[in-house]
Amino acid sequence: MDAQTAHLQMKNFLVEHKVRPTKIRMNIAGLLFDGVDKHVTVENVIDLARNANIKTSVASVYNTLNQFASAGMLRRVSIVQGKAFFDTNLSDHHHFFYVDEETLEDIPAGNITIEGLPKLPKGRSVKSIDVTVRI
Amino acid sequence: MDAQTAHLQMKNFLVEHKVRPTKIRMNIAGLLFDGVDKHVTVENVIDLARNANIKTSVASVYNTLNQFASAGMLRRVSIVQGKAFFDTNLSDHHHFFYVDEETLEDIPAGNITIEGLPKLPKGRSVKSIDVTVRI
DNA sequence: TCATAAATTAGAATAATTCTAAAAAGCTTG
DNA sequence: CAAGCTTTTTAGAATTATTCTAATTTATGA
Repeated sequence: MDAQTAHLQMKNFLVEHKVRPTKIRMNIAGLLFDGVDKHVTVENVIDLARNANIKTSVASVYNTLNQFASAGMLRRVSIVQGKAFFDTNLSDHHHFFYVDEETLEDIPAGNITIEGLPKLPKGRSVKSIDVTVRI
Repeated sequence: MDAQTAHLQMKNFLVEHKVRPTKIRMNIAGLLFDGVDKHVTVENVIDLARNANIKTSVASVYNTLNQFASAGMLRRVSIVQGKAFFDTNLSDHHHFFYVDEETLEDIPAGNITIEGLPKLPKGRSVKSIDVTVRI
């Protein structure tokens, strides 16, 4: 696949999620969605952008990551107190959390079964189930 | 049980956890460990203290909650981005998280079984498993 | 009780994040 | 493709949760 095709695919990915494919969004998406699952912080993305010579601002990185998360292109993971992780793996899965390093590793959901959940309160439905294994 | 006995029991509870039973620690412990499981934020505790006419400071509430958590008297729950919950329920359990209200409800671990966890990386052991059901 | 160590506190400092309002970029229509 | 309108981007200020600092108060042990 050539660069132009890749660019078009990325554009489609954003449009499919109802996010306008502006320049910085495309650039940040390019850093995140490269086929390798990632868990990034805002700081990570700022560093990635700097290394890739992408000129942007802290506010834009926050805006963009929040928009991607609302659009369902990223999953926000709140495990570390006061610092957000964004997970590029959209498939159903869980996490090992390495407490000393404060890093995450995916556990495919396929492997895991959870049984014995109690009945939900009336009028509620499960939005998601997060399993975090601290190691 | 009379007030004096309750006070002595609370003192023992702190001492058993190697926390010196000073005045504000005893006071804050009194607010938290009343036999009813709770999920509190720092703000909650400050309000509780104010209502109970307990004179203390924001810093002391942070200090005390952090100490209780390190001592294993409270469990810190990081689900909401940027705001810590402290859980007085020390027994093994999980949580419903009401996303709209940003509140927690316990799910006794007894009911739940998790199967299919992959092998841990070498040299690691499970410190805890947190299941959060967002509803 | 005195001396020493630990705890408490007010307020400053920090860190992550959001807000603001102005400039830039993108879109739409003639 | 230019004008006008909307959305995005941005720098810096503001906010929020939390930690730090250093002075005061409280607790402990001889």
